[in-house]
Amino acid sequence: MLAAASDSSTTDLGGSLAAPDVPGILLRAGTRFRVRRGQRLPERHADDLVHYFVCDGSLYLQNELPERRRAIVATYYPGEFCSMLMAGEGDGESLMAAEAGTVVRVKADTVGQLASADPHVSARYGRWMEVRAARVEAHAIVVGRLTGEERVAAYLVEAVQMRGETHDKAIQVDLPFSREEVADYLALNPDTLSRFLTRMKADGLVTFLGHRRAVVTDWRGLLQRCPISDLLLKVYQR
Amino acid sequence: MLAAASDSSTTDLGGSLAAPDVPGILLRAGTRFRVRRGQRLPERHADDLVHYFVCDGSLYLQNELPERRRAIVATYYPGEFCSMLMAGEGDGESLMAAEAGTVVRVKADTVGQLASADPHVSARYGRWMEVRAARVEAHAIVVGRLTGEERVAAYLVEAVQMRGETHDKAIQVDLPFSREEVADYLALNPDTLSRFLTRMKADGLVTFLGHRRAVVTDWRGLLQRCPISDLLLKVYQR
DNA sequence: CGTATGGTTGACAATCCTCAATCCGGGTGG
DNA sequence: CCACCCGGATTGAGGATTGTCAACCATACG
Repeated sequence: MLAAASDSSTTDLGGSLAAPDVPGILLRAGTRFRVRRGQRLPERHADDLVHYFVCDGSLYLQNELPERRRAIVATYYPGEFCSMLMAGEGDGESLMAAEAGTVVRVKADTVGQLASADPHVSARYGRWMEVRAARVEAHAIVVGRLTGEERVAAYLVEAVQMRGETHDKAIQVDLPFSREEVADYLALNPDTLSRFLTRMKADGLVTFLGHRRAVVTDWRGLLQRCPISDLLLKVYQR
Repeated sequence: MLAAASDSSTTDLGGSLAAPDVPGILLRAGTRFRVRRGQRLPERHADDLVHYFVCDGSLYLQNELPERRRAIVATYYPGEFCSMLMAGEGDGESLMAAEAGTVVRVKADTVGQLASADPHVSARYGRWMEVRAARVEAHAIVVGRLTGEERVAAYLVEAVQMRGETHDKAIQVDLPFSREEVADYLALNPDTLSRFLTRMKADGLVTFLGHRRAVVTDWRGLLQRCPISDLLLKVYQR
């Protein structure tokens, strides 16, 4: 989203006019490497706090609580930047790869220096933090105030927005998450999630090709099942 | 939090060394006025998108859903900056005054111009967005993965951190929220919240002086009832 | 001191979770 | 190419937690 166009309804901090290649600047300052599914991305590399830029695949931020509870707080898609800002591994937080992909690791200090040297970088960084905050706010609404089925619909809306491909009248999405991960993202348990999915299959909203490839057969209906779909469409954009 | 010291464990974007009076710069660029309890702060003033700086009292960001559901997503305390970043009033979002106080309204464009002109402002803005994102992440964990009683403990921890006053061995807090607001903040309903509060009173953790003044009589015990108290202590700091 | 708003409490209903059994898909080896 | 196997996914029965609605109580105001 560092790479995305700015939304006209918000402040752009003056940085988006004739902006240089901000992501490129950051990427050249880091090291690229591959990650595999389930890999943990440490918050430090050789004593330095690091940030990660997603090139390919997707990452998520999780928080492990006592009694085998886990919260997945946010998902990061290609073009987006992620880091554990204030919480650390000591608080049970960790950044995980949801699937195989490539990321660029950049030292947090380097990002800070680039930002203070270049107002474009700084503006983009602030802007991305805004998007990130807005997404987590939406996510808090999802897990806090939506019913189980509404949450599942919300997840599918997000997934379609970020990864959907239109194949003649239907939309296909490769879900980056296993059922257990989706459940922890939606603050449901996997069994309950499964029940809602079968109900939605029966209602003709969605089908599956295998376990991870969803086929949305009624996009309109899906949007109607989620009370905050408008908000989600705003904050989740490629 | 624009006014707060930076946390050594995170990036400071190079802006906090010998920083000028960033809040002052922003405050002088806006207009100060009083708000009363329950007042709605519009996202625009004379067609311009605006941000609000909290001088006194507290604000909250709410999202109204169908069927009388409401989510309170974040609370903003004195010294903090708030705005509806990506969502708007059209999405059911609004910024509300939790209690009487004073705020400064600044045009979003002005903030953007100040930020692009002054790297200190920009850095502080980015930094505050980080804090804000981290708080909402913690809040998503609270409403998503904690039990009812754990959520109530989490709220009291936050309130004590931001507004607690130590009065010989006990900590007193003026809660900015009514029971209904606390409930919507914690994604509980008011009746259930009340039950947990009476249970915690019975357990000797907290007492009340009237409806809004809480007296925490067992701080240690309170922290133990909330699985993410360490995280909350980090992200909620005056 | 009386009234109104908001808070508390009880009985019951709905939702979601737990645990166990079963099923299926994706991989491996024959 | 097919049979097998393993891990993840689904399903069912029952229990726990939280929500709903109505009555009652207390606090904050006038």
